[in-house]
Amino acid sequence: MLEPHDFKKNALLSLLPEDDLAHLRPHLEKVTLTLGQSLSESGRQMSHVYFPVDSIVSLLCVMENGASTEIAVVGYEGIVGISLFMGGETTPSRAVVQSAGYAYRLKGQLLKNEFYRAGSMQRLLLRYTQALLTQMAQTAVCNRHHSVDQQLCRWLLLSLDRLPSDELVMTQELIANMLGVRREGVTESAGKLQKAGLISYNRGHIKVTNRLGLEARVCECYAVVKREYDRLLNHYDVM
Amino acid sequence: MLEPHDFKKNALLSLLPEDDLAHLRPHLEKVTLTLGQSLSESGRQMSHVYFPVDSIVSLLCVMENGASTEIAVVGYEGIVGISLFMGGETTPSRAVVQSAGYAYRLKGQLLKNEFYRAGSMQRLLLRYTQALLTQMAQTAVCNRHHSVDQQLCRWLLLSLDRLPSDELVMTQELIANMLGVRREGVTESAGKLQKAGLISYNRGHIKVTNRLGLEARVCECYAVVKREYDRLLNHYDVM
DNA sequence: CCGCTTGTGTTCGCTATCGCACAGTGAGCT
DNA sequence: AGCTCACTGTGCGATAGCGAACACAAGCGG
Repeated sequence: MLEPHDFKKNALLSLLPEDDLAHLRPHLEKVTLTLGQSLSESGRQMSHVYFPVDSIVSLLCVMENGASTEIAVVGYEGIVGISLFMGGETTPSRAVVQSAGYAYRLKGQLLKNEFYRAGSMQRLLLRYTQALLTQMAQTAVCNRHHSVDQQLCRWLLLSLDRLPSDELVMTQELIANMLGVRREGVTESAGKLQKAGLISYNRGHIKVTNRLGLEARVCECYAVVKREYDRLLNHYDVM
Repeated sequence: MLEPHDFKKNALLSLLPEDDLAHLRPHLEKVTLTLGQSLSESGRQMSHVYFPVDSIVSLLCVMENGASTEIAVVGYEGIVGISLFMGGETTPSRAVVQSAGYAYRLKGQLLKNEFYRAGSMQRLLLRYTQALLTQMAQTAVCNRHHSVDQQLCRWLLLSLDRLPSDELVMTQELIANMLGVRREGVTESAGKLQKAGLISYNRGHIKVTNRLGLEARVCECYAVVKREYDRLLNHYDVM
């Protein structure tokens, strides 16, 4: 079991001043998220919002023919369920657990109450939303202009940044679904990375052995997103 | 010259209750936006926000090598400059006028003041932002999975929805920049549409002659976005 | 230990799109 | 009227990614 105040491992909760946190603390509920679990279905209202701790959640756009693409990824730095406070209540996208782990959840109504107090929580969540927006925008560009190789690097780095270890539990098939490409394309790209000694993988387990090497290969999209998250959240000035 | 209260042709301003509007009305300034004009540069703070009336603004992600992709489009239904109230102040993307026309602008600080009163304006802008988010997400998917043909249809319909007439002043070269594809690709796709009798174009002027035909060819992305805008804004229930 | 399921590697032909080069052609300017 | 330049059409070869098919291999349950 993890120590108390574990929820501060979520960046948003940790950035919140004590006073504001006090309203929420009694209602934060620790839950386990399992690989593949869906936190939000297209068009369905969420009962809770989730603050991941060591889990990762993918936001996916699923099309009529079943093809999907990840439009953003949420980890310890964020929250799943922004449509609740944004006012739309639902979104057309799905939220699926991409890496199992813990998260804290909170009843949607409680989050809304806190949000509409128009205090620190509101400002924080809006800045986070803007960061998420940047991630989506950059994903759109990356989908258009960059090779599967580069996108795989971006995806690995984005995941790595949200994980406590350097190992991902993830099959090539699933990565392909996220990136919206063929599984064979991922096999090929991952093969290149392995040959180059940057990663080693093995039936659903990918270990990054040379992070700098990945950073050297990745397209600019990764850095743009990372810089924006840093700017908007790490340098967050409470009030 | 357009009639007074012209600014109500912007959906956001028109949805605002009179009381709230009263704060802003004296400060709304009508401006002309010219084709290609930039309203916002990457990383630069905007002095004003813009509420388009009959103009269209594209939000573009520009990469280091100069290649670009449109990530969303804003017309009479929206506002340019969401980063001001979202708290980030800047974005990594550019906002470029895609179709000349009028807009009302408002000093950034005034908008922020109104936003942080946490009244109707805030709720409205947040719902709009969520709609914008959906547009970006769907653009990302569309970039990944759909053909240039389909994307051109989507782009034409999105533009058409924001224009008072059925004619766009737009070269194939510019459309290519928006979609992030080659100019030749647009020439070819546009040729098909013309042959099919859906559009007729002529040196920078595109006229849509059969809108239903476009809707029959477009991918689902258009409908998803449109439905979400309708849901979030047209059915907007003030408070 | 066997056999099944799941994950990975590889091949082949196909298509959309790219990058480039160059040829028309219309609109507006002088 | 004639020029010029921006816009459009077209035709290459090159290539990345697709779709389908199949072989292999590793872990798992019985």
